[in-house]
Amino acid sequence: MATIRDVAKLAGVSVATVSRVLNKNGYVNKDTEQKVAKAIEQLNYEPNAVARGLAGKQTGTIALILPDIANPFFPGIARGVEDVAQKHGFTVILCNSDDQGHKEKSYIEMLRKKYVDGIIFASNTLGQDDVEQMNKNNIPLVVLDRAPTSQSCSVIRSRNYKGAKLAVQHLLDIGCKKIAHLYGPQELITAKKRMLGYEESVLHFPWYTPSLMVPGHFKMDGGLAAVKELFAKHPDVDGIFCGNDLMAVGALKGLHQLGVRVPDDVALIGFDGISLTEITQPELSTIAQPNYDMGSLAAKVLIETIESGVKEAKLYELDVELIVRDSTKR
Amino acid sequence: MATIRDVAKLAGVSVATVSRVLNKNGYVNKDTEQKVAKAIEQLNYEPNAVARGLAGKQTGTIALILPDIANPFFPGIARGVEDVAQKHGFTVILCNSDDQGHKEKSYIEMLRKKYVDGIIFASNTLGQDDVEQMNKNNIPLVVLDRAPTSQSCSVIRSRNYKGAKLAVQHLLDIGCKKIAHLYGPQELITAKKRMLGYEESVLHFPWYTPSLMVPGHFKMDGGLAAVKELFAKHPDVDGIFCGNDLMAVGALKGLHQLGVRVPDDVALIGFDGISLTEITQPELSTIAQPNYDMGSLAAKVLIETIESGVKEAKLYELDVELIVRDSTKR
DNA sequence: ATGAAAGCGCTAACAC
DNA sequence: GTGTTAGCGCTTTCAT
Repeated sequence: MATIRDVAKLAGVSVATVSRVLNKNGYVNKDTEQKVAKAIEQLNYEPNAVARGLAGKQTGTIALILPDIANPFFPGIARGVEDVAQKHGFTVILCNSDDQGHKEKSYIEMLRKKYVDGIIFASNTLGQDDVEQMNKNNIPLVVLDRAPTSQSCSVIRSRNYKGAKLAVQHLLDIGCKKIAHLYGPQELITAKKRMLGYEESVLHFPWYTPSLMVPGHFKMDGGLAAVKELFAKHPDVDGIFCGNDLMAVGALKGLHQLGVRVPDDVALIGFDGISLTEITQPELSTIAQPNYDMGSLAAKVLIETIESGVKEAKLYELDVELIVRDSTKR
Repeated sequence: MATIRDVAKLAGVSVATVSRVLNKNGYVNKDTEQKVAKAIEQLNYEPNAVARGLAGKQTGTIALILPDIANPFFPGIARGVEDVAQKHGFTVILCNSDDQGHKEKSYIEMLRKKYVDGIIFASNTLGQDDVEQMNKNNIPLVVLDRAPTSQSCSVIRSRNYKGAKLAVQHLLDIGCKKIAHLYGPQELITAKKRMLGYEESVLHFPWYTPSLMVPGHFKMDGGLAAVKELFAKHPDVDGIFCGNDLMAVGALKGLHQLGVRVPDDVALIGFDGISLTEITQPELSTIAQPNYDMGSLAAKVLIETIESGVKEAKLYELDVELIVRDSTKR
């Protein structure tokens, strides 16, 4: 492979000049620029990204840390991130943290050593100390689905509270008389907000009681188990708002096993808008999050931060959308 | 951040010695090793990966190029790749090619500039010329689901032909009297082999006719459309082997719309073993590929090649498994 | 067993 | 406008 020196020699100029035309900075005569361009062309020269990285401390690489790419919630985000990264000439490193703090820390360590230009966190175990650490190391980060902190980092999330209210209102609208909620891990802000939205929507109804809220851990199995637990206590429930789609799918399975018909006996709605919801029978109503958009926005914000060098700590809230399908059609 | 020079100074040795203990190569006295270790500890020194990459031409990075991480077939593979990469201290760059040759080429270009140590291709548009190009550039690669070529690169795939025969045999075993096949794009070797397996299993039956094979493009919509086309011609079909699960899900939808009961009227089996198949009602029988394992094996083979420097071009065929669920239970 | 020094390929002061 | 040169932080001969 040709180096910048080869180009300089062939063009009869110095490496500095070549570097200038490469990076389009500094003054350079039109004519010499032409000569350099020709030399580059002739030698089929490609700048070496690693050398660039070492010299300039910028590698054109960002990392995406998420719990598990195999969880259907994340591929859409990943795709969004990668698309805009790619468009801006950045490359994306994928990291699966399994929501384990130590894995996350070791990734961060490794990424720092590799001079990644920035990190997107879609993981839930990122500690306050980690954020500080990154800030100290001056590496920009954007986090997904977390509360804004005092630290300087931008947050992207969707309107979970509003979405929950939308979901419950929809169930009320179609005539539900007793609505339950399957909720996720309360250390996740998303799960919390959704539960809050539910609670505040139903608190004033005479039928409301806290035992209408059952934990389902954001998982399919959890949803299945939860629905059984729920019906043992409240066989008269006629509407369920699930904190995420995975639990809704599990709930659907559970209801099926119990011989409860959806939507006739019980109307069911989830949250997230993953593609699984279009596959069940009946198809599931859901509150769709702009999954892909969250990823692409995160990348956009991060890359802007990287390229401008200005660290701002904004909060971006994306809108959610009620998608009505057969599971709530009466 | 401390550099190797700082460590050398503090330990009272030369940078060469520090480098030796870092890389555990060359001779170094036990005592000096201790001193160096202590200095490293004290300074909290971490070697700079970029500088290492520039000096040594090895970056500890591999790339995974696949059509689309949002396609449910790939996250499992990606997870498998990342897990073993991580275990070996490698980092994974994710690339979505959308099966477009030009995107793939531009990724390769970029990856080469970044000194990635190797590439895993799960993409279908990789040309023979690209492989040669990589070989010339001496960058190891492992490909998934492709025919072995004359070029030196290893291939990982699962037994598609055998899986197809397994599927058809299963349909025969449960008493199907007329079996159809929805097939995928014939430029994909996986689609081809599966069709071949079907054909050779049913060719000798009097009921067999080529119009029992209908294209479904490996997509959900395609499966849905295909099943309608199929039933227009062959309303007496009582078993369908779908070339992949996505089409099977679509087919299930289509059959539902046609008022055909599964499995009572028509038994349905897919191929791939993606998680969607556990979500439908009824759950879908399928031929499961060891998705995760294909990814982890690919990474293992690639990293071995990288670390040993020995390029072998082996073919690894992984076994598939018949998973019987309600869609073929009679 | 250890050190000096020449790169790896590029960027960016600084000088002209 | 262009060239010289000193890094970036590490690896790796080649001496000793």
